[in-house]
This record gives sequence, structure tokens and C-alpha cells, in this order.
Amino acid sequence: MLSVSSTEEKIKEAARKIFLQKGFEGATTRDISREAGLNCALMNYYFRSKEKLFASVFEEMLHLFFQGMITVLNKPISLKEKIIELIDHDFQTFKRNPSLCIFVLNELHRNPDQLINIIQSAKTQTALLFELQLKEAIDKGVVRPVKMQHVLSLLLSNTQFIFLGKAITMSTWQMDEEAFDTYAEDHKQLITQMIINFLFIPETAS
Amino acid sequence: MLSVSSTEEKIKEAARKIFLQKGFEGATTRDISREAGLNCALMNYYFRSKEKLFASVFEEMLHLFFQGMITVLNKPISLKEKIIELIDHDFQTFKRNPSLCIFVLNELHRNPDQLINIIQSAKTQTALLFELQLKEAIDKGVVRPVKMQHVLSLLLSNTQFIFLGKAITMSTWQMDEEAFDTYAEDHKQLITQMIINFLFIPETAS
DNA sequence: ATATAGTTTAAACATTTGATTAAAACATTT
DNA sequence: AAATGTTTTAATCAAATGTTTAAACTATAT
Repeated sequence: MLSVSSTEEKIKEAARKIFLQKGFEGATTRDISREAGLNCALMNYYFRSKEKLFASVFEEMLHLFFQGMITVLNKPISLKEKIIELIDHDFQTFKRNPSLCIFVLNELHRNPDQLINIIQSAKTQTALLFELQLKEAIDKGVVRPVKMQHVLSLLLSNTQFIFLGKAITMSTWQMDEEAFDTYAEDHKQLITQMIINFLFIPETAS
Repeated sequence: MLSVSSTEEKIKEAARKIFLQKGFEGATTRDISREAGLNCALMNYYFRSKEKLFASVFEEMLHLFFQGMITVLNKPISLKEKIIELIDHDFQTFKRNPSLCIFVLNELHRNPDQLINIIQSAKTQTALLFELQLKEAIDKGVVRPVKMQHVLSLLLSNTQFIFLGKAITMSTWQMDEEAFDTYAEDHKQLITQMIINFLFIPETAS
């Protein structure tokens, strides 16, 4: 029992990097073992196959992808605070992991059947709280009548897309990493304001 | 010269389908020739290699991806009309080609260097007109002061993302194709209103 | 130190992959 | 009909891929 978990973690780390970079089909087992600096047979010693190793990485990424959102949706805070925090959290997550978004969406697109049940179980249940809060606010006339699906789409679209199109954006507008960060931060403020403005009905001066 | 363009077009058509479905790495030449119902050597007879065939398909898709936007940006119509039409056009395009978006963004992510120059030349020049129009409106106080990049990001994010996440959306909310269409149409109305509301400053009653 | 269990290695395996070949089938011109 | 150039086919190639094997190495317990 020399370096069990160390080696296993090295493989996992290399797999994360290579899979996120090249996708499942684009990454080869030799790519991964080279990145890890290990013999390629070890990959199958610790994980039984390329598919199993990938599944392990993918589940991790799916967790990262959704967990933040779920946590925030469950927080005991006001709807407005929740929306602001949701946007903020997603920006942080995707700034830290720029490839995460395209990776998850892409693998999901190529492999919908096997993966969809993982998401479904995690997601639907936790949206109920948020939905209640939203309906309440709509009933009170504080929020414009919209379905929750649309609200979540608004949030996800606007936070995720700038990171999805990072490569295009940077090249089109000739940005370096720093310029992109500034741009992303500006955009965050902008969409927060836009979404809040849109959803919340301004109090009528009585 | 029996069926030259017919065979070539069959290959192209099959390549479009398979590449959009599985990406460059995921698609095999035999997949494509099987889909086309042709001998696999023909692929290299008409297109010299898998890469060349892919490049041909990819350029087509890139064109589809950007051309509509560019055309609308150049139209001699008002800013507000332009934004409405831009959203409408993109919704049509991506509804017709649901995989287009994820395909382009994904290949762009895996292969940034070679492809970025194609985009740049096509995009930057044509955005100038729109930028002028936007600045003029901002000077007149009709439009909130925002950089064009943010405006375009808003438009692209909100139109493209629901098609990017189509698989997730459909499974999460248990939608069939028809339900998704309704949802997409509703969402289009919603984001059009939201973006217009946000950008255009309401006239102050004098 | 020796045996035992766990870990790592180099080499090889069977398939699959993109690509090529040389011959056959086809159409067109003479 | 013969000749010619074009298109299609089956068979094959070398390289790459995921995986397996059997031996070597390491650490720990007896």
C-alpha cells in the first residue's frame, strides 16, 4: 500500500485535464497516462476502463455544474438576493473552470440517454422551493408572472454563455485574459441589473 | 460524368449529419460512408481526407452560424427593429439546426487557433455599422450607455443557450418536441421584451 | 530473510482507424 | 464497337487505440 491514493489521484487529475480539453473521443488513454507521468496500464488497474474513468470525471463535473445552483436555490434568503447570489456564484464557478460548461453540454449532447437520469434526480426536487418562492412573489404582485423554467433559463443563459464563447469573444474583440476578466465582470453587473429590472415590478407610487 | 455532384453531395450530406451528431473525433469515415450508402474510398476520392471533408462542413456551419447575424446587422432599419429581427432570425436558425450551436462552439473550443482567423475577418468589419447606430442612440439618450460587445453577448446568450441546453431542458422539465417548441417561442417573446426594456430608456413625459 | 499481497512496468493483443491501391464498372467520344 | 477518361468497388495497409498479460518491483507481516 505504497502510493495507492496518490497514484489514483494523479490519474484522476490528468484525466480531468485531458478530458476537459479534448472530450471523451478526443482524449486517448495514452494522452492521460503521459499527462500523469505513469504507465498506461495503471489506468485500467485503478479504473477498469476508459469509460469508467470518464464517468468518474464526468460525475464530478456535473456536480460542480449543478451543485452551486442547488445550494443557492435552497438558501433561506429573499428571491432577489437569491437571484443575485445565483448569478454571482455561477460567474465564480465558470471563471474558475472555463471549460466546464462546454464540456458538460457537449458530452450531454453526444450521450443524452445515459446521463440524463443523473441530472433529473438531482435537479427537479430542489427547484420546488424556488418555485414556491417565485409563485408567492408573483401572487403578491412583486414579480412579473413568469414560469420558473424561463427564469432559470435567463440566469443560466446569461452566466454560462460568455464562458462558452470565451474563445470567440477573446479573438473577435482582441482581448487578453485580463481584458476578458474585466469584460466578464462588467457583463455580470449588466445582466444582474437587467434580470432584476425585468422580473421585479417597480412599486407604484401610491 | 454520371453522378458526380450527386455522389459528392451525398457524402457532404452524410458528413454534415454525422459530424454534427458526433463531432470530428467521434465520427469515423466509415460512419459517414455507411450513412451515405457508399463505398468508403469515395470519401477520399472526392475530398482528399477526413480533415478536408470536415473543414468543408465546418465552414458551411460557421457561415450559417454568423451569416444571418451579419445580414441583419447591415440592414437599413432602426436599432430596435434590428434587435428584434436579430433575435427572431437566430431563433429560426437554431430551431432548424438544433445541433449547430453546440457543434460550432465545441469544435471552436477544441481547435481555436486554426479557426479563429476565419471568424475574425468576417465579423469585426460588419459590426461597425451596428456600433455606429448604437453610439448614436446612446448620444441621443434613447439607449442606455452600453458597449456593443455586451449588447451582442446579450442577444447571442439568450437566443443560443436554450438550444445549447435543449437536451437538459427537455429531460429536466419532461418536455417533448412540441412542448419544447412552445417553451422556446415563449422564451423568445420574453427575452425580446427584456432586452428592449433594458436597453431603451423610456421617454420621460415632458 | 522469506513469503505474501499490493503496485508498477514493458510488451503485446485484437480492433479500429484513416488512407491507399489496383482492378472493375460506367459513361462518353471517336 | 473501340478507346478513353471518369467513377466505384473490394481488398489491403500502416498506424493508433483500448485493453490485457505476465513478469518485475515494493512494502509489509511473519
